[in-house]
Amino acid sequence: MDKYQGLLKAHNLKSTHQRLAILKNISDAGHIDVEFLYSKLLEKFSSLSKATLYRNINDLLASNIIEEIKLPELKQQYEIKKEPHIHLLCKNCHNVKDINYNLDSVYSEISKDNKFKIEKSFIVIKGLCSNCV
Amino acid sequence: MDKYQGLLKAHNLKSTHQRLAILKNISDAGHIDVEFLYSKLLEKFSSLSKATLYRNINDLLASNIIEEIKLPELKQQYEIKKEPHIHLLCKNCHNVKDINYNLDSVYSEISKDNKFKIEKSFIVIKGLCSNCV
DNA sequence: TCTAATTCAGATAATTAATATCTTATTTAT
DNA sequence: ATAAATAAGATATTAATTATCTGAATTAGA
Repeated sequence: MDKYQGLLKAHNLKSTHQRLAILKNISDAGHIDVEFLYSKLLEKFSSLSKATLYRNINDLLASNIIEEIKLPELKQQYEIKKEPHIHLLCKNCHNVKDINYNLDSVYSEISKDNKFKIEKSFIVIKGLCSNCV
Repeated sequence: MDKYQGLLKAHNLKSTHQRLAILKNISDAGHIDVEFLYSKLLEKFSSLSKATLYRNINDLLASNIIEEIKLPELKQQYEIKKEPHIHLLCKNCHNVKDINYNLDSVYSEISKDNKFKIEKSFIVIKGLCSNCV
């Protein structure tokens, strides 16, 4: 059974070929925007309607299977929902690397200083990756 | 002399009433999206064209007088360019507070661990502000 | 399996957002 | 005050996203 079929079923979404291909492509890319995702999908489903893609993106977002990532100067990106992480964005090759880094002490200090109840953080660090230095 | 006239002049941009009003409204709001900015501007310039607003936003971005901020689940926001800072976004009232916090040691560690040359970071922390707890 | 109910895909059409073009008006340096 | 340069407004155009409708695919149950 395909890796995503159970996930779709758990959210009462039918496992259509289109949906599975959308998830596979997002997963393979790590991060992807609508335009590029559409071009990849057309390779397999030459008749795929853009409306179908947008509809599915919205359905998958609503089910929290994927999430929107806003990266500076880039179009809206989508990724499979995973644990919170920091994005390292290379300004040259536009590759995005996900890293984990414990910021609990930072958060607790910020929370205390500003009387702000932290729920989630979005961190993008822009610069040059090792390949592009 | 208006506070922004010198800035515009330094970038060879004429100080039109529209431009000054755009800067004033962005500054007053702290962060603002195109739609709300347009509605605010219409109060003063009832005939302002949306094309003028978009054109000016792009001109001001190109001159680095304002910058784009991408906040999760919200439309593209604009703010007057200032020192790097962390955004605290309240998920309830959508207010955004700017804070400063020194993350140099975090950055140097991330940079070393990932062989990544850091240029700039974008940090948004979502949660509940003191008014909305 | 076969069938029926449900949901989805594809094809438009319709919105909405953003940009380009053109003419008139405003700004600014002299 | 005037002339050159640039910007504003109006409009058209393009791009992005969503809505609607009908036929097709999926899935649960017999």
